[in-house]
Amino acid sequence: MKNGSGPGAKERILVAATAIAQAHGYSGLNFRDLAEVVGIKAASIYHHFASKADLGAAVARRYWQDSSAALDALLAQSSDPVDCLRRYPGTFRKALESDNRLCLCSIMAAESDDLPEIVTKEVQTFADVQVAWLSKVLVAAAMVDSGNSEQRARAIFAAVAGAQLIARSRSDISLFDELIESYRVSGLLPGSRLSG
Amino acid sequence: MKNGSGPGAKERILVAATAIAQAHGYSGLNFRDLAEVVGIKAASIYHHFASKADLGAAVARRYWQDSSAALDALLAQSSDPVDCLRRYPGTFRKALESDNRLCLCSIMAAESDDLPEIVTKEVQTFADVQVAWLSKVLVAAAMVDSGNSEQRARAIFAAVAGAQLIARSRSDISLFDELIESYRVSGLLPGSRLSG
DNA sequence: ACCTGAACACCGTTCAAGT
DNA sequence: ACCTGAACACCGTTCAAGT
Repeated sequence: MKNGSGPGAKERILVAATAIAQAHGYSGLNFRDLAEVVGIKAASIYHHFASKADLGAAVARRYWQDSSAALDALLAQSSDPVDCLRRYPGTFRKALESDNRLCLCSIMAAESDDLPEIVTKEVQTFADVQVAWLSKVLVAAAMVDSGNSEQRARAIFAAVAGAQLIARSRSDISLFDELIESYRVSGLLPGSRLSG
Repeated sequence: MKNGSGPGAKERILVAATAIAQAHGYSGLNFRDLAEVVGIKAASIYHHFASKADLGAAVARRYWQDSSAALDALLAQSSDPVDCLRRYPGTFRKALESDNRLCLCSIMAAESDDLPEIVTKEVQTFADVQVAWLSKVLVAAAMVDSGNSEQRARAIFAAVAGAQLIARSRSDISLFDELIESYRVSGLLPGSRLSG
């Protein structure tokens, strides 16, 4: 940090904007409310980000970078790939735990018709990161033939995102847990008791 | 119809509002653009709907009623429940085929923090209708124990909604087809070749 | 470098007035 | 019954001007 008073305005804008976007989407992210949270005026945000599109892209970029680091940490924490897969849905559960928020990528995916191209690009990178990680771990877990790993990875990613969306619409985390358990029972995810 | 000039203004508002909401969500639905599509002025909409919340609720109500009728038609068309389940994802595919639109319920689910309560209620009814139909057909197909049918129905609904969301964010219908096929391979949906 | 006042365009809503 | 122009309060966004 530059001084003793905590993170700078740019960083605080990024953090606050992420939280707002996860709850209300890109279109629901407005500079007056955001500025108020940060403690500056709306116009001041433009000193740090050239436009709303620029801010949105920065928020989405930071989001996939953080999510990528979290997945790597999961892998470092447990060398067992089946265990990693079992814990994967937990990364989506955390958003629901935090004021019933949605994955930034999911809420922005729903807005894709109204997203600036530079934001869309970062949202797609988020999906790419998730699928690449799942694909790698699925192969390590010997859950699929290596030729099918990416297809299965995409299926898991889409299904977990769907579970989060549905659970959020009911403000019901236990519904998310129930849906994940159903994915395990059906064989999409490795089983919760015996290794898949 | 009242006269020879086609559906009335109220009906045209409902149809146009549904199309806009499926592309841009409830928050992206505005009376000025909507009125222009219908060919009247924004203020005239208030002659047919008391408020935006009222219009949103009417749109969502009509949407689940239509979807319910479509599912019943599917069931009437084919008496084989496994065949019905196989064709279920097609009802979601149709929205993507129509200008890459999303299920109204999914896009509104993503907006759930900002939805008037009377709209939320109708969105949840949509999910209830889908789950009830799937549950009934799963039992008829003997794919699950009757005690688990609703849980499995919810899983299928969430996974298909997720597939639609992800495919739309890439504007890629073939990705939707691929995801559905993966759900079949993994056992979540009945297989595409042999009966499940 | 960092911030802001003031303006602009837009949106949901209302209402008196039209036919 | 059905529609509209005009207005109101409000909000997202921008930029020239401040320190």
